[in-house]
Amino acid sequence: MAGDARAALLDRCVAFLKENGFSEQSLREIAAGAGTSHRMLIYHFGSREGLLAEVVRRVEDEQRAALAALATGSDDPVEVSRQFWRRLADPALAPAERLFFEIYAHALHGRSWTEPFRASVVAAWTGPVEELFVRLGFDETESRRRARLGLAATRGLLLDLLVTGDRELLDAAADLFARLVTAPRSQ
Amino acid sequence: MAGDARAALLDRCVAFLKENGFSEQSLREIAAGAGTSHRMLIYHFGSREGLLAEVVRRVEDEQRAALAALATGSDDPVEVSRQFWRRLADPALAPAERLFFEIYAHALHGRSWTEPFRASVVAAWTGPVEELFVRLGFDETESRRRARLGLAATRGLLLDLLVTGDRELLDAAADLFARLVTAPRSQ
DNA sequence: CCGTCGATGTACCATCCGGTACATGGACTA
DNA sequence: TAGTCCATGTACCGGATGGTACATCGACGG
Repeated sequence: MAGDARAALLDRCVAFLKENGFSEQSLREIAAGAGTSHRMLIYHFGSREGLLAEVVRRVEDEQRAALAALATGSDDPVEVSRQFWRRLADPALAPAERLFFEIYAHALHGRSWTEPFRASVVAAWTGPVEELFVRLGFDETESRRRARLGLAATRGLLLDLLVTGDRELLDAAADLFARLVTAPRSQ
Repeated sequence: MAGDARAALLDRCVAFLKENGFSEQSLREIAAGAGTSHRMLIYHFGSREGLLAEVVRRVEDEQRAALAALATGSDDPVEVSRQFWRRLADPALAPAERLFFEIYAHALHGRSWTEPFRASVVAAWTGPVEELFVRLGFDETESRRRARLGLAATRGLLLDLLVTGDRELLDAAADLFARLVTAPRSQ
C-alpha cells in the first residue's frame, strides 16, 4: 500500500526524536536514528522542515488521543482529575512530553511548521475540560477560567516533574490542585 | 576595564536571542545580530556552547532578580500573588520568557550547558515561595506543596499566555488561582 | 513477460558550519 | 618610546549540511 513505508518511517523518526530532541539533530542524524538514509527522508517528506511538520502533526494526534481518554473516566470530577495526572505522570510518557515541550518552545518563536500546533495546543483542550466544570455546577464564565487554569497547572506540574523528578511531592501538589479547583467558590 | 566589552557583547547577544531564539541560529547569525563577527564570539566565549552557557547564566540571573522583586510586595499574600502575575504577564517580558522556555526545553533533553539552569529552575524558587505560605499559617509540608503548585501554575499560565495572548481570560484565571491557593484548607 | 511506478542506493553539489592562524590595531605602562 | 596585552579583522580549514541527479531494484498489473 502506498504511503505505508512512509508512515512506518515517520513512526521510527518520532521515536528517535522523543529520545533525542530535534533541535540539535541534523537530517542525517535523524535518518541514522530511524535506520534509513537522509535521502529517504527527503524523498518522503520533501525537506527537513517537512519532516518536522509531520512530526508535529503526529504529536498533535497523540495529544488528541490523550484528550479522548480523559473523557472515559468516572463521574467524580476530582477522581477524573487525579486519573488524568496519574496518566500524564507515567514515566513511560516522559520522552513524548519532552518532545511536546520542545515543539512548544519553537512554536513560541513562531516557526511556520508549528502553525497547527499553535492553533490547537490550547484550543483543543478547552471544550472538554470546560464541560467537566460545567457539570460541577460552575457557570460558563467560571468554567472557562477553571478549565484554562487546570490545563496550565497540569502542564506546569509536568514541566517541574520532567526537570526535577520529584514524583511524590508533585503527586501531592496535583492532588491538592484537584481538590482546590473542583471545590465550590471560595469567595 | 578587562571583560567590559565581553559583557556588553553578551548583552547584545542575549537581546538578539530573546527575539529570535537560539535553536536555529548559527554562531555567525548570532554574531551578525549582535553587531559583531563570529570570530569575536569565539574569542570571548570559546565556542558556541560556551556562549550559550553564558546566556543561560544571564537568564538565570534575571530570574533571580525577579525572585528578589517578589519579596518586596505588600503583606497580603493574595495581593503579592496578583502583583507577581501582573509583573510576569507584562508584554515587554515576553521575549525573555520565550527564551526561558526554550532553554527549559533543551534542559529537558539534558544538554550539558543547561546544567546550572536545571539545578536552579525550580530549586531557586521553593524557599521564598514556601515562606509565603508558612506566613499564611500552613504547616511545612502543606506549604511546600502549595509553593510547588504555585510555581507550576504560574509557569503554565505563562506558557498559555505566550501562545494564545488571551490576556483577560488568563488574568482572571491567575486571579482565581491566587484566591484558591491562599484560602484555608478545603478538606 | 513487460512496463510502470514506488522505493531505494550512490554519488555529488554548493553552501555553511564551528573553529583556527596570523597579522594588526590601539591603549595603557614602564 | 618601547613593550605589553586585549581586542579585532581577514583569511582560511576540514567537515557537515540540506538538497539533487541519476541509476536501479522489485512488485504488481496489462
